[in-house]
Amino acid sequence: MRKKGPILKEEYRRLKTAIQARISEFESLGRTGNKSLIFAELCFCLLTPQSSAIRANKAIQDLKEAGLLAVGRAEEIAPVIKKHGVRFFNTKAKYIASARNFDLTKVLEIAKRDEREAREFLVRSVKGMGYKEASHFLRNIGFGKTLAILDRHILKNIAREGIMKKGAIPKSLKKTDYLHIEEKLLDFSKEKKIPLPHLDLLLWARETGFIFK
DNA sequence: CAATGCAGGTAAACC
DNA sequence: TGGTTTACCTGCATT
Repeated sequence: MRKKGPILKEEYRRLKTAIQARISEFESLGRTGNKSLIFAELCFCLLTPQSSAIRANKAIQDLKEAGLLAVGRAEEIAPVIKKHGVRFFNTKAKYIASARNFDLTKVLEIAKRDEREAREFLVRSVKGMGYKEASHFLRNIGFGKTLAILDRHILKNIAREGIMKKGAIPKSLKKTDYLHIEEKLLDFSKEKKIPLPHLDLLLWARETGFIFK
């Protein structure tokens, strides 16, 4: 039994400084334009589905240190990420190897003028990226002011905050579902005067107990 | 100790 | 063609 309404704003006031600091890190990562770091962020997002974000992050660090992130074959990457408990390691190792062919420069250019178009480009071009992870990636490199990251935690909170009824949220989201729910969440963020990227970190922290990425 | 829940979903097969 | 189901896959915490 969690109270709702005013409590959200209270939580936001309490965490706002930390959230803002995190967003600033995302933005500076994007501004550096450092392809190696940005590619690592893309790979992090490829590892997170149904897996622990902390473990995915450690797995990426390990791959970097082993010199496998930029050049390793899928068969070499798989055991490393498996060691960290990342699920679907064979599939995801292939996604990473395949993602090296993706044009990061181009997506950065597109994102600067239209982040929604950049997301479409990612979903179309990067195997393993759907709307959720494409939005996640863009947010993590400083974009995504109007892009929702609709994962299980956020969807749960969308119901909890009364933004949508629980029954109106499908188990798995089609494109039209995603865009519709995203619009609802965007309306809510405007109404509460909490920027969408902040709202995401806030709701995610509410479920997991910490601010991450 | 066995059963269940949870971890920032997506692609491909199926009918 | 489009909606639904299944494969990917394991370790750790809680009940």
